[in-house]
Amino acid sequence: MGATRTPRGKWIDEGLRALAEGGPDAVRIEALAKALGVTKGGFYGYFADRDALLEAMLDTWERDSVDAVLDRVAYEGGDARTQIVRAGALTLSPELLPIDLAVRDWARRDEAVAARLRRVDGRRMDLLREKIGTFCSDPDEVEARSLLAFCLRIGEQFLAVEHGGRTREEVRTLAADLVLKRPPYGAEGEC
Amino acid sequence: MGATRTPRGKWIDEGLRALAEGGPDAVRIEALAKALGVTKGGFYGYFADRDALLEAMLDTWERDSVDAVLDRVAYEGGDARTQIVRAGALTLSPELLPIDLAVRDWARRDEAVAARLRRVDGRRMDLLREKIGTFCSDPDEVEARSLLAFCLRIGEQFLAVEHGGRTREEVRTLAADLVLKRPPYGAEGEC
DNA sequence: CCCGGTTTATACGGCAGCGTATACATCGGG
DNA sequence: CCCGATGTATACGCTGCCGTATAAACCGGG
Repeated sequence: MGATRTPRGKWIDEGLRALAEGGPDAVRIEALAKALGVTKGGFYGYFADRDALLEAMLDTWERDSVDAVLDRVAYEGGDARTQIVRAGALTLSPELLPIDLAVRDWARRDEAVAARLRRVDGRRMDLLREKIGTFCSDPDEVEARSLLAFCLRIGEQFLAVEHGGRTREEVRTLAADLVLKRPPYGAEGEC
Repeated sequence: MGATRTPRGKWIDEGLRALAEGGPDAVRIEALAKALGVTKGGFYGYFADRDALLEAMLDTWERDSVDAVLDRVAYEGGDARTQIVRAGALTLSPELLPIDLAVRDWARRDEAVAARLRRVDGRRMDLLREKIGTFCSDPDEVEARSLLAFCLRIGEQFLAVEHGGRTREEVRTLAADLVLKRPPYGAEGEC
């Protein structure tokens, strides 16, 4: 057998890096090759074309950012709020976050990507519903709080907002408390 | 004077349409020309180059989606929650929404666009702080609720989530109530 | 009705990326 | 140690786009 100098996985990793940095249009085979210190000569042995690489990148991303995260959260345990916060931190880790954001934007323009994101987000949302359901009984409110929690973590990434003396993390923590702890509907006693 | 068959504004409008549909990389001069039923011949009479068009597009967007919206909200009046909801509806109108989302993604990769988005989002956030401040006195909580309200409206656009029997709008309304309704004097009594 | 400025069509050279073809390098097994 | 499979370099044609140059078409005012 010959030597595998640049295995398939390297192309995928470098592709995800380019996707995170510049969006799907930045995933250019010749640019990846240059970044890998190689020419594109070997690329077409692993992938039929550029689209096949994009597909493989999404497969890898889905495994890393959902399967691995949900497994680990379930394994580590903790109370409902702890697991929610931990899932958020793992999903939006420094390496995974920019890929996630790039995929979200991409999904707005590509139905196949959108379908995949629906599967991914659906599983994340199910975790939120389950955990929030442990301390909130009204199904409508569970749904609303789950949406709020998800929107808070994703939306803040797309906002260009400053908070005076406070840091974003401080404000996010305050907001998360509103969503996950204090019942704004105190009198109705729904929570 | 000669005839203005394709005035400057047409290039900008078509550019914004392309931006909304395919992101900044999709704003290609020759493609815009074809969409306008014209060649690029006249383009360089209005703009030095592609970057000058992008700049002009952002100017137009900022005027339409902030100045015009804030003026109209102030003019039409109503109570705090009405004005918040109305500002959201005007800002995220069918024509403006996709541009807004495209700019947000663009800003992640271009510091000049990010600076502009900071200006834009800052003014929107100021409206939220002011209106929420009319029924919520704790400054930390005003900030947290403002962030939640903003994140809800932007974040939901990037989420691929379904809600069982409910529509997104129903769930969003429930969530908005959690964020904007003043909790009665309950245990924490912060509002 | 013709003139002059404005707008547009067309053609050009340049660059970057895709996918293919072909020859070379490299390594493990017989 | 040589063979063959695997991976790589290089070169090619093609397409799409940029920005420039030049000439033609257009229209309103004199």
